[in-house]
Amino acid sequence: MMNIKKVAEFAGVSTATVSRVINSSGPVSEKNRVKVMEAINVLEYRPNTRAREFRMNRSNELITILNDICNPIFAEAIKGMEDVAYENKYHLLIGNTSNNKMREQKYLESLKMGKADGAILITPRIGKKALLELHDRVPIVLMNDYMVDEIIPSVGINDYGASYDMTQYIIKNGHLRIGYIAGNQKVSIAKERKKGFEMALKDNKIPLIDQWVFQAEHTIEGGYQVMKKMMNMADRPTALVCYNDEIAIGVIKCATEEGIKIPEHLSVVGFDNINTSTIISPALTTIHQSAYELGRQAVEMLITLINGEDLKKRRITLDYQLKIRDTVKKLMK
Amino acid sequence: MMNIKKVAEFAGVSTATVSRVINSSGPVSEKNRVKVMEAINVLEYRPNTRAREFRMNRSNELITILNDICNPIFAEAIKGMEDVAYENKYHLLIGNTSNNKMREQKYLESLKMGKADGAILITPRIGKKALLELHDRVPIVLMNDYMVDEIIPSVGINDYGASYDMTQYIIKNGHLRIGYIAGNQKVSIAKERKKGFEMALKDNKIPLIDQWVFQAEHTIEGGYQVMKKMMNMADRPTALVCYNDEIAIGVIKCATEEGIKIPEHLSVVGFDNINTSTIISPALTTIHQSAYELGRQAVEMLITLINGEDLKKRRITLDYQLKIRDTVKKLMK
DNA sequence: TTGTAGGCGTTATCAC
DNA sequence: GTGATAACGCCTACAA
Repeated sequence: MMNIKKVAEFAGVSTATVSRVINSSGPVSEKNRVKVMEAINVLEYRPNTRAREFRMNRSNELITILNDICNPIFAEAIKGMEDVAYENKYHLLIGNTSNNKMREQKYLESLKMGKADGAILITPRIGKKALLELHDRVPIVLMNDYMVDEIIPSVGINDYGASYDMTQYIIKNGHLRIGYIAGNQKVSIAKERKKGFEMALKDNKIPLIDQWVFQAEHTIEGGYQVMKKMMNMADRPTALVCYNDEIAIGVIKCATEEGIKIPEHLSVVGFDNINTSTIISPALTTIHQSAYELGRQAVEMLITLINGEDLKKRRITLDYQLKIRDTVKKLMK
Repeated sequence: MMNIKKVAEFAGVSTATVSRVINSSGPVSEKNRVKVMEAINVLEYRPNTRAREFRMNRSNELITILNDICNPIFAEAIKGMEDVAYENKYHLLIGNTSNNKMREQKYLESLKMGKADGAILITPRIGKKALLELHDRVPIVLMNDYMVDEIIPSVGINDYGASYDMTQYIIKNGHLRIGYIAGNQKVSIAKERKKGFEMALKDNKIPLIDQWVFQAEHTIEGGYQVMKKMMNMADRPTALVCYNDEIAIGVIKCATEEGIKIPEHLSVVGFDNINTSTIISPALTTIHQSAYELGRQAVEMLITLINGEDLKKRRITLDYQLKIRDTVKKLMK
């Protein structure tokens, strides 16, 4: 195997000089620099990544631990992460948990063992205590989740506000009978979105009807099932706010099959603005957020942390946008 | 910093014994085993991943280099890869190139430097020569691409056959005026699919009309643009075979906007069976392939290679299925 | 500007 | 069953 020693011999210098040439880490005479470069070329020498990582005690790798890489919003976030990682000469590891707690634990464990220099955690299942302990050991940034006291750095949008605004928009369109399909309430953004919905109703003195508040898996199928159930109800809302676009799309799919016209018979809104939202018909009214940008910012924060620099903010909140399309009907008074 | 030496001291044994306990790599008396385990617990010792990787000269990491992680078909493939990697105690690195040649080169370079123990390459831009050279240095498996001589291991489906079958299906429905929207002809599966289309026409003695053969980006926008262009044509085909679902969806989107009814005025078919295909209306007739399974098999092959075992086959071809839905009209003779 | 040499934490060989 | 110890390849004081 080729190594720095052989290169040094070949070039007639010491390993220290070769190392200095490779890393531009110290003074080297032009003459020696050339000799070393030649030796490297002739011998086709490539520094051993693993020896380096070992010696420097850093892997130049980041890991993101998340539930489902196939969720388009996460896939986009990963793209953002990867772009910034690449720009900073980091590599990105994927820790896909498939919603499996055991698997998440394994990834967190290998993170603790120093597999990566830092991590982006998306909706982890671990408790606050364990999270804080992890935070003590290795740089982490939370995405789509945050600790109220902002101890652990995080990125996200104002989910509460966005949901509030969306509900407000529906109310302005004359709706008084509004239902909600919530996400998993263990996920903090799901809680926030639900709170935003509830608060908007409250501020407008519109009653919250318990039977019209559902919970669903964060998938098209999840929304489909809820709508199916709702078909059996004699008294239905005129509008339905959904935790995310997938759920909303499931609702629309089921409604269409059942002959319920959207938005004539039922208004539906989503959250996230995934690609499909513009493709279904009618096009879905939803909240746009840039998962890509969220991913970028998360890694930028993370690298700052790894470098031991100070964070300007421990919480980065990006903007969102109401995307008004065709799934909300304006009701006459 | 905690290390194996301190554990050994604490337990009153040698580092060799500690190592043997940790890795079950040799005989250890029960008494010593217990002492070592205790020491590990008390001292909260975790083996240093990087030292290990260095010593063993393997990273236990695989990398997949691909153009766009956000493409649902690739995201699914990655999920499959990650699952198998996880099952085999490997970690998966993502090398997203964003269609950037330079970036691809960088990833290939770090692969050569031993960053990962092996790689899954999806539609790389590198030539055959460079690919073979890479193949000599490090285990690789190709996905969605293959060398006709099967030197380099690969996974995929029979794209030629699938495209042929789909075209045949359209012909059986009475269509004689059939157009094609091709993908990037540098991508081998795009070539195969086009060939399948052409051969089906030929075998049925149906003329291939040059103006009806287009090329598009592999995106919704790409398909949209082609359809836009086709609107200006006086003489249009009655059916359009598309390289993939995204393109087909773009076509449908544009057609709908332009008042062209699908499939009444124009039949359209896709390829891949992405999620959205069942959501748009009308639901898209397409070819189903399991990208997830492709990803799984690719990594299984790769790990076999890394272990130095023999491959049963150098090319794995998975099945595909014609998904007949609502975008092809049966024409009366 | 250059070279010597120690050490990072682990595994694995070899002798006991 | 066990322990000393030599690698693995690199970087970086430190000395020259």
